[in-house]
Amino acid sequence: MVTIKDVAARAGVSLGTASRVLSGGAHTSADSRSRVLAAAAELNYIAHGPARSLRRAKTDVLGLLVSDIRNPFFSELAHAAEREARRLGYTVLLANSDEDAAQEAALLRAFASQRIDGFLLAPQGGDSSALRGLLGGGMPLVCVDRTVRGSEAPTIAPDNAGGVALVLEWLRGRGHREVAFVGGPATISTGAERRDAYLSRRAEHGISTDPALVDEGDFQADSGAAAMRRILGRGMRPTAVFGADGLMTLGAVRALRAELGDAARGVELVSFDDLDWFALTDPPVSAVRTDASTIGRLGIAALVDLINGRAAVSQRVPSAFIDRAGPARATAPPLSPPTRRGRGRTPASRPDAPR
Amino acid sequence: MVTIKDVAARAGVSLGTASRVLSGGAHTSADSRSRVLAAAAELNYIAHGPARSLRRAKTDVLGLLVSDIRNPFFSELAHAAEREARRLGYTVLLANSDEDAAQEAALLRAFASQRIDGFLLAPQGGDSSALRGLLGGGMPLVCVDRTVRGSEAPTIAPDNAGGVALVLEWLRGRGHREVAFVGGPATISTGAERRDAYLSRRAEHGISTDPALVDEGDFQADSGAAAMRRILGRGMRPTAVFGADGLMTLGAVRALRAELGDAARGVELVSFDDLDWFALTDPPVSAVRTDASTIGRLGIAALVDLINGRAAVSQRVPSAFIDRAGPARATAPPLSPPTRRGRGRTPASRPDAPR
DNA sequence: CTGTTAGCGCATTCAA
DNA sequence: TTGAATGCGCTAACAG
Repeated sequence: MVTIKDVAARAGVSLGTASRVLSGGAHTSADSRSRVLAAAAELNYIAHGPARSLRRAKTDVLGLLVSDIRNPFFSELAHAAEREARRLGYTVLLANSDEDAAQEAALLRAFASQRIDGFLLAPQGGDSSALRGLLGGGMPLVCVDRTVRGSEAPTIAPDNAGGVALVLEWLRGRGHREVAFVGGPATISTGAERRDAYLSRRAEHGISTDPALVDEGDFQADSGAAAMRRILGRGMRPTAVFGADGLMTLGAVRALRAELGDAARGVELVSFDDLDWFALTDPPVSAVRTDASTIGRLGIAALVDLINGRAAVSQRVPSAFIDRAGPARATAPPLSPPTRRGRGRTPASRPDAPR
Repeated sequence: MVTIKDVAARAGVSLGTASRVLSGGAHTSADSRSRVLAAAAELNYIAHGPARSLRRAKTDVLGLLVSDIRNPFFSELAHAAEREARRLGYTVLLANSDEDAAQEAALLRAFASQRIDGFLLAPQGGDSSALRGLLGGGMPLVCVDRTVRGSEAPTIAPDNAGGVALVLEWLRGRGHREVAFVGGPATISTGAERRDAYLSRRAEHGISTDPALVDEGDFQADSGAAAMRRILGRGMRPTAVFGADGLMTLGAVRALRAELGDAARGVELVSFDDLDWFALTDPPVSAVRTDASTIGRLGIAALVDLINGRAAVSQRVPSAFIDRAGPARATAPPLSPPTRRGRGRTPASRPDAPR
């Protein structure tokens, strides 16, 4: 392996001069500069990162700890974060916690061991004592997508309440009263905030407050399907289903199809988080879209601010509603709804569509 | 920051003894062992990775360079790779080349600079001179999903020819003669192998060899849509469309919907690579499924073998066909096909369904 | 502007 | 089994 010593020798300068040219950027004569650069190129010199890190007490590596890189929301976030990090001169160490507190703690240790300069975390909902340990050690941290209780870490998260408000307006606009809610885990801030916003305000929008219409999963598709099946199993026959994230919606759609067959086409769908294929199903899935890229990009930017001693502020990223529903359906939902008390859902009675 | 020196002092032993206990695993008395361990725990000592790397000439970090982490195939692969790597005591450095040769080269340099122990690469199709430089430097490499010309790196890739054969059998079983092929870039091995296997054998399966039915994109959804539009723009009215990967199929479906409207429902769909939602569209998308997790896991296993001086062998991972089509459709494709010469597609004439 | 030198934290060698 | 000493490759402080 070629070291900076080899480069210096070949360029006929001292080790110190070579170092200054190669990384110091400091005062060096044009002559030695060009000779060092030439020597480095000829020898195909690549600096030894760990050695440099040891000396400089920084690594130019950032960590990204997400709960599941397979979740399209997080893979989009990761893509944007990696891109932004690279733009700012950092590389990214990736890890999946799989929503497990112990695993999260172990990975945090691995990050700490690598002496990364800071990290982005989408925290799981459980025990965060390991996190506190790290922060005690002074490692810069920015939370993304989710907040963590009892931490002042800057957080870039979706505007969950605002997004839910858009969904509620849309539901009212379409005349839905019997709406099933397939929520996420209450231990995770996105799960709790979306559920609370929805439950506390659905009555204002003319939506039934029957608790049997509400169930939750763990933000994995299978659990969304199970939650939907439980709702149907209680005899509920909603005219619309609201999924608390893309994967919960995916699961709900699968369960609807499996349980109701063709009648599933009579159930309108709306999701918090948008997925690639939501326009392609029948009926299509409308969605509140929060740009995961933006969260990833802003997260890295905030983290780098933090690392450089600048202030980093928490932000809520606003959402946009994507209305994929056509005109209100002429055909009423085909199944007799046990809990339904009235109708309010004909083209004539349809209020103004939301923006 | 607490160093091993602090631990040694607290345990009342020398630095060397502490080191032996903490990582050497070598001969130490039970007494000093327990005291060192206790001191380390009390001080919350976490070894300095870069310093250790500098001394040991290894980092316990593996690189993973994919073309796009947002592609579900690669995010599944990455998830499995990260998991397997962690199981084997490694952490994973992630990077996206975005299918760009220059970016791939830059990231390879970044990997080399970090002195990672080896890396998994899903190579882009273009210039691979940077790669050769690295391999000259002796860095262990395993290719995943795609092969790279002129390299003997072990490769874990799908059995593209075998997968295409399954698709061809299915197409024949459904009686399709006019089949559009939305291929991937010929510069990438998966694009070339799938296309070659399909083009060279489609005639045997009774499929039209009209070149106007074939077009290609770059494995991003938008390019798949554009390719599909070009095929339709040439007046082709296929009864089935075969997409060379999940995202090409996604693009093709979008273009079919946009261009043909309801008539798009008359076109059957089949994809190389399976996506979450393929069962939910109308008609559903059948697919050849190659398990990306398996590729990721085997890739890491092969890489670790290589690092440890064991032999690593290339493998082709077999695919399974997922037939989501119902009984053959009663309604013929609704548009008059300019190039069609005969029919072969009524329920009566339908040959045996494939397995 | 440049050469020399001292360590960053750790694993490992060599003596004891 | 253990302590002391060495150096991995590099940057930064210092002296010239």
